[in-house]
Amino acid sequence: MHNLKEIRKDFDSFKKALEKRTIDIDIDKLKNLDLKNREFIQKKELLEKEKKEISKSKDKSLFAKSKEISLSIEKIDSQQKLVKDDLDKILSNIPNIPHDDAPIGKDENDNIELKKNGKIPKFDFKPKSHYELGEKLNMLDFDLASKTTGSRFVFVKNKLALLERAISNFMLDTHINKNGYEEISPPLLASENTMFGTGQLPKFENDQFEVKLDKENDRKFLIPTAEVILTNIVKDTIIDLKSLPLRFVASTPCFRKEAGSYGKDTKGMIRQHQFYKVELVSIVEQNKCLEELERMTNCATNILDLLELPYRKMILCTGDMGFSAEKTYDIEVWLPSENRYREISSCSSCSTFQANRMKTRYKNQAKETLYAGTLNGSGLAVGRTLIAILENYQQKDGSIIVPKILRPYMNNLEKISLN
RNA sequence: GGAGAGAUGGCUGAGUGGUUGAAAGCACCGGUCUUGAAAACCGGCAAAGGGGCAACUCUUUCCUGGGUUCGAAUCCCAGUCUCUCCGCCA
Repeated sequence: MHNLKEIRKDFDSFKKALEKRTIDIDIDKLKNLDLKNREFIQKKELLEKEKKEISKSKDKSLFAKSKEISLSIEKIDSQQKLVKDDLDKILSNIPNIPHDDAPIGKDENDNIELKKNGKIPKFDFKPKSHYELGEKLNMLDFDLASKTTGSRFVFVKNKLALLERAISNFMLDTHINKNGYEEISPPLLASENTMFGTGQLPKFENDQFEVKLDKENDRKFLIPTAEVILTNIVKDTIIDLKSLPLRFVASTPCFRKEAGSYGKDTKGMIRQHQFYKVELVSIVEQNKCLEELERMTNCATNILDLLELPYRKMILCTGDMGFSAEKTYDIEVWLPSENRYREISSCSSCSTFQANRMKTRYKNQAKETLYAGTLNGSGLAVGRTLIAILENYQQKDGSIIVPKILRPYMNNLEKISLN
């Protein structure tokens, strides 16, 4: 959410900045509402002051007048509230302003590759897809999932279940012990207000799974990413400067409706309604966002280096960034069966955008109250890491070599095969 | 599910109708003292919003929403959340 006070300084450049995202807002409407809102506030404050003075004077002859004033205040107040609601509604649907570092562009085709790492494996046979491999091993079962649950779910079984767990634990351990993140095991349900804080609501309600509770107006949602719940740890707080930066990591299931992606990635476990992800979240002083973004992205790519998986680092263009982000790096891992790179991590700085929504602040050395910077990144998506390992480490006979770094997490298992 | 207690500033906590935005303590910041630190002492320290180039100033806020009153942290009603006890259950 944007701070209206900041927008007010220069409405036109605000509008222009949003055009980078190919978003066109009715700036005159915004300007107008803001003006009206402030007019009402001024009127109201004038009357309130008058009323306050009467009550202080304790002059009985003025009591009737005070009563009258109360009525006019009420009237103005309800008008002002309508305008304010309108204003909030518009503001809460406007995405973050892209940072100048983000290349201008329309969609994913305009993203820019920054670097490539790792060796793309060469096969003397036609590499199989992860679902062919997994099904042949009897360790990925999509049919069973559609029987018990529906499409876009999967049963991971046996040694692949162990592998999934190993991936998750390895990533957690690395981020906790080497990268200084605090481990969190959070709730998987989030309140409406929490979902608003990180920007999932109100605009993206269709992507969220809402859980029915008995009470009508108490809405809960399955988290689409741990970002939601980890970032909101600092909702409604003024953080002690000394405790910054805060760094949290969690491995959680994530739930997404994937409403807009019918027919996309229908095969396999690339795009599921439920998947595990290790998520990194940082809360920092607002001027340290970009610095932290580099650090966080390195934490993510470091995992791929350790797993010896080939990847490339992309910077997202203005048109492809998420709602709350000012700057985003995507890490894409090589998938032999598709002969291309696929997203496995996305690291974003949200500047003070989420903090404004969550009311997360800190006091700097000069005692000014400032909104914090928030960042989030996958470190990494566990399901897709599993896919990448299956495909990149596959052997001709359909067995899978276990990456060295994971073996300690799997009773030193070196190879996953049928027997 | 049954019974009770509570919600006040960054934290602890006083305050039951009229300069109370709110005592006190802690924390924090600045200073004195000290070789340095601690202690002690002195001073400062809520947020949001409005007006103003600024100095500054005004309004709101004691869980939320209504109500009573000239006036509400304080009284009434509804709701939310938290805690304790009992029951049930992982």
